[in-house]
Amino acid sequence: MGVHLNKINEFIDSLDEEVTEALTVVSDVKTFKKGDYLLRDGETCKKSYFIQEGTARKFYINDGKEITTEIYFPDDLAISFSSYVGQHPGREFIQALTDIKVSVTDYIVFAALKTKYSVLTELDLLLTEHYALWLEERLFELHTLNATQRYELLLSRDPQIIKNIPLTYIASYLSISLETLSRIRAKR
Amino acid sequence: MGVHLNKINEFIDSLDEEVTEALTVVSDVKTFKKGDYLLRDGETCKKSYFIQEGTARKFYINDGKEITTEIYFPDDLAISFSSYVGQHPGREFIQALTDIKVSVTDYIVFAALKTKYSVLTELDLLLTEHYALWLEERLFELHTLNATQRYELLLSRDPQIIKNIPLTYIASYLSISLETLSRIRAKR
DNA sequence: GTGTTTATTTGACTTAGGTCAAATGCCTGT
DNA sequence: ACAGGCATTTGACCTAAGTCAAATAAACAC
Repeated sequence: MGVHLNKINEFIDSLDEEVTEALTVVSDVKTFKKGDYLLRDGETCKKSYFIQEGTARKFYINDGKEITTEIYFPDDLAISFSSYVGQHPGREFIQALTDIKVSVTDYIVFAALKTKYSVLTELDLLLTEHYALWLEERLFELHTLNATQRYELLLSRDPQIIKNIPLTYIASYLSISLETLSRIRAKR
Repeated sequence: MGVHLNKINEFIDSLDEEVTEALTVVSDVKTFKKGDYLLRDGETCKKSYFIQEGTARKFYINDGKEITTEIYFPDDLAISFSSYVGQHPGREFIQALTDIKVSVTDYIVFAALKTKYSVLTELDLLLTEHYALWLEERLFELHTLNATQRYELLLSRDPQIIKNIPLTYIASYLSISLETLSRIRAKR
């Protein structure tokens, strides 16, 4: 993961002035209040949100229960992937967990920019690869680690997560019930 | 899924003669015998394998047990994704389940071709998007469906899978123990 | 600050699916 | 056709984690 993120950063640093400038021009900085929805169930994800400040989450509802699938921190890119790449309505919500500041880029505008600067297709590829690697890793961890190990791993990667994020979201993100996670925590 | 696959096929059909020709030139048709390994644990995945005939699987070993993560049919592209994109040693095996015929393309050669024909970067992006969508779907199904539902879903998508693929691999692919899958089958 | 809502913990009980072991069925090579 | 080795089934038992319900604790609004 880390390796690939470095790749992405190096790649962005290597973009020439003109492309960087063009990207800045088409992106708007916006703010959302805690609890606000950036995207709802049934909508098409027409924008990407690059988180500058604050935290957010992505979730879907199954059987009346919210399943949190991703937790965003600064420098993360928040989109509902399937809705975004297919430009069709999706089942995911994106919600601010604190007041947040994001840089917003329109799908269509970015697509146009890719045809003008093909280096942006390479960037898109790197970002998509990064997401696929993240998904693979998540699948691997869910297969091979038990509830306690998944929680410990999350803590070791992101020690500050427990301070800021409500336990329900963390539990759901780890595919653990709230009660089980609470018991795991009681034992440390 | 289907939607995106159509996109990929349309895209490939729209490639111009020169690019298609160049792709053909750099790819070798090879055959493997049932049981042969196309890739092993600890090796770097330096080639992509486009399955033309037969079936194969990808797996890793955890705790001494084989976990099958993908089953390949004709027209599928077999790679160990993380090893391939990072060009570093990986933990996955790819193994022929029958005698197979594949079209083999070298990572480096394809990378070079992408710099020459940037339309191939777009193709790479589409393929990577497709893989990420597939991973998302898999994660979703593992979260929301129980063992029986996962098996029924697999059957409905791929009715011929039970005829050809040993049950152990199917069970592992569905994250079900062999015994539980056998009991599920006994009940229909 | 006080009451009200929301988050977290704790307890008692249930369950889907796993594990271990043995039996049976079914290929494959000679 | 038959022996030996895989593949699948069946049985008995176990366990990690889920569910439901009630008790605290923490956060928030007024």
